[in-house]
Amino acid sequence: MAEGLRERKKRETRQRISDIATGLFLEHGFVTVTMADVADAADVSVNTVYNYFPSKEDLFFDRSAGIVERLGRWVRGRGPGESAVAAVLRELRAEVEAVSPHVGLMLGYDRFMSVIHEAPALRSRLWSIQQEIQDNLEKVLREETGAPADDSAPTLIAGQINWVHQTTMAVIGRRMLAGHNPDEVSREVLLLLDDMEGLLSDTVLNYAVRPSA
Amino acid sequence: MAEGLRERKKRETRQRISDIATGLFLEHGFVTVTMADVADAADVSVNTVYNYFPSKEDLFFDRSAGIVERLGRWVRGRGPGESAVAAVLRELRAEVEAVSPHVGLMLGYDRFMSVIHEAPALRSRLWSIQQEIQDNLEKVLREETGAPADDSAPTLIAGQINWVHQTTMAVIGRRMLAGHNPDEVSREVLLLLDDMEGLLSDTVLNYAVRPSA
DNA sequence: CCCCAACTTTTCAGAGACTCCAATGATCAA
DNA sequence: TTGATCATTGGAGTCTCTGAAAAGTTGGGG
Repeated sequence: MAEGLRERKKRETRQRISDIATGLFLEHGFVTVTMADVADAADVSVNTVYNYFPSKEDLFFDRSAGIVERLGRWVRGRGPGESAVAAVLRELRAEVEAVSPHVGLMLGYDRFMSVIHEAPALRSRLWSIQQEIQDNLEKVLREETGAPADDSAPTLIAGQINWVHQTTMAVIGRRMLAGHNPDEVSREVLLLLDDMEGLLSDTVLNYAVRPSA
Repeated sequence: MAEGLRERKKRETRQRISDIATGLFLEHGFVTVTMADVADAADVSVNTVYNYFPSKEDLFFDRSAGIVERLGRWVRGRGPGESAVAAVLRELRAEVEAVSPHVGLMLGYDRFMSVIHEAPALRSRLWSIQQEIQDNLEKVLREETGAPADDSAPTLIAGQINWVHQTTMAVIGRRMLAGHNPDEVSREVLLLLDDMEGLLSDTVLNYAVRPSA
């Protein structure tokens, strides 16, 4: 391996730019902070910023990398006798109950949400990420079940699971934005998860059950 | 009433700009056509285009105005003894069976989809519209059921109905983009609608049933 | 130790979306 | 006809993002 000096410096500059940028965004909002501001604050040229981040939105969402594979990962990790939806509900409940920052249950998340809320470009990007999550999930479902390409079930089930995940995250975002504290929101969302499970049909609840052998 | 000359001319210029723009977009794609191109072709200044359309994306999606209220309208128009989801499914089946342009079942829709497909800005705007549809639907559900503000049921049901609508439109878009003809896609999608109805729980299927007089 | 090749960063130039403002000219109401 | 309203226009300017070329840095081979 032996990571060279060059590699390390690259990683460091990238990280520095990202950190400084999110700092500026959280303090002043997304639109008011220009790429030139970020570059100046990071003591780097504008094009260097663009060298690491394809767009201003990417700069903002750099922290949330790895979210795209989350649902797929949870489904792949389902236990014996457990269905795809059951696994997602279980993981989601665990995160919510633990008041985990991974689902936005943390102090200061309201500021994060507020910046997104008032910047259309960021909301768009957020939906684009959610779309990626669902596409990734559908792919995983096809792999796990070995469904033929013309079978629409994986598409539909992925949509249902995505509904659970998306509304959970949306409600958390809204409640945090409204100024409630993480513990309170955690309790509310646990009830919400029960409601959502109650609205799922048995077919959905039993899709892609892992054999218990 | 008596619409004055000024009003008429305004409407005409707006329409002319929109028509010419969509023509250019369909022929050359979204990114390659600049606002200056549109303005030139419409024999108007760039600022006049911005006077009517706040952004380039609005110019493209001008035709699809009225889509936002569609689901809400369908739910409001449900018959006696019919639930919200049932009404949406009925209307959707009618449109699909009639091979209606309202749901994209028409010659040339593949070109439209293709332009959207290769322009991230347009895909973002499409998601933003879908979000508006769901928000509008949730509002209608609250009005129709008189549910208190802290009741999460309208949110959840709106999400389920939106799932039906959105996957329907997405599948139509994908199939048309893949080059299939409208009649063929119509038949496929009718089967898909049956599948989706089968995945809905009874609670969802019976939400907001209109009393039979 | 030095030099070369590869890579990174910077500088420079520019396209294009979008905004703000002041000026112009057509339409309207009286 | 006159004065007010409003669509339209041109121009200057900001900001995101792209591309090419110049300048600087780093690692390896002689």
